[in-house]
Amino acid sequence: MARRSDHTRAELEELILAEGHALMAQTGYARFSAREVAKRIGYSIGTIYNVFGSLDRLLMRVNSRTFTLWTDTMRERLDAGAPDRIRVLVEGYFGFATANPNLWMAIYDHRIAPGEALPERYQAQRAELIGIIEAEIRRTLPAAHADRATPLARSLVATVHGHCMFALTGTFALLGETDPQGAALARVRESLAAAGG
Amino acid sequence: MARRSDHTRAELEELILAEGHALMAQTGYARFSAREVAKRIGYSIGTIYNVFGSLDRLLMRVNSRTFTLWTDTMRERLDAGAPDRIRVLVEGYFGFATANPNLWMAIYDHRIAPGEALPERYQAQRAELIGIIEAEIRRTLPAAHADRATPLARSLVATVHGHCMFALTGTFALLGETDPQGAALARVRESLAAAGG
DNA sequence: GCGTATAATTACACATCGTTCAATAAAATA
DNA sequence: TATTTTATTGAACGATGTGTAATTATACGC
Repeated sequence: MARRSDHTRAELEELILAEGHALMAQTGYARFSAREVAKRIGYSIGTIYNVFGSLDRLLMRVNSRTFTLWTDTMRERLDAGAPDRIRVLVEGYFGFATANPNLWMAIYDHRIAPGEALPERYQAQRAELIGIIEAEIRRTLPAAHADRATPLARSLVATVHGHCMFALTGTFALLGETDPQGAALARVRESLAAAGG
Repeated sequence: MARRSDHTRAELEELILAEGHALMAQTGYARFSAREVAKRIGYSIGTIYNVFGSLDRLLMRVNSRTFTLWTDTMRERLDAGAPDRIRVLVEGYFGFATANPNLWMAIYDHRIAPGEALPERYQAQRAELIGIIEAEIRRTLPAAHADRATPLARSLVATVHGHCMFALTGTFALLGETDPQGAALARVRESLAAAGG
């Protein structure tokens, strides 16, 4: 088995996380297992628990990594400089989810116990992605309606999210919808227009 | 243990289904277990498998029951005769999900293997709910845009679904949104207005 | 370099899960 | 009543998350 000298604690943490992320991408939330991660990196199951404490916390970290990746992707796409930035946002949302269905779905498959709040760090991640979107939406609104940007951003993310979820789970295919992304973009445009954008 | 004379096959099936539905409502998808259902009705785990074949099929049936309940609720609300029928639809969607969070979420937590299609019977259920919504949307559109009703219905269901999901999973609470239902209704209204409704 | 204290790692145990299936009990039939 | 058919059981299997005692490797003091 692996020796202490092989990795520092931080390196081991990163190793587990990277392999966990890969496993999640490959098998999805339902088939993810800490034991499988351990097997793949050549450590025993106990080590995973020594480093992460529980499956729950490992899942949080795996999903956190996905979220970072997602946010980075969104930023890169925006920075590419396409003129239609709203389209870039919607395509960024859909594009990441479609390219990484298991990773993206895992974010929403893993539920926190209703009582407890999401740890600060993860709340901040969520807020950051919303912040990027909100900034773009604010740009499209007239100054008189700037105060609408925050609630509208949340609501439009939910709109796109719903379309994205239906696309990935096959609900749209079942109903004969062939262009979920186009539908989402159309809805977003309509709401922005209604807000004076 | 229970004897054959206690129930006909159909009654036993109904007994399992009813108890399974109750368990799902109580504990949610993640904690649902066929063994627990067996324990609660006083049969052994083997009997569950004799009747339903697999956990997967039992889950389908439980979710199917939820879907029927949901559709009935929507129809009843519409039949109550409130003038603003679009509002009734959105409130029906939210109302059922909020009143039965575990049951409603289980519908979307239980995924079919990507290859296989949902059995005919369940496809029809889905189509029926969409049909009810589509009919109402068609009524709000001018005759010239009647052809938009079908894709618009699918898209607006996704819109409301996204808001509902964010509400139940706590995403909206995290972002400070206090009226997800109101936001969903506003988005629906904007899109209907854009279509000439 | 040796021995000890500290940290990392493992191996095992436990309870749970879905699933299968030979054995058993009950009912139906002849 | 004897026999066949059907219903039901519960033990077995492999896998899961999760603790913890035991073991091993490293670090440190001398």
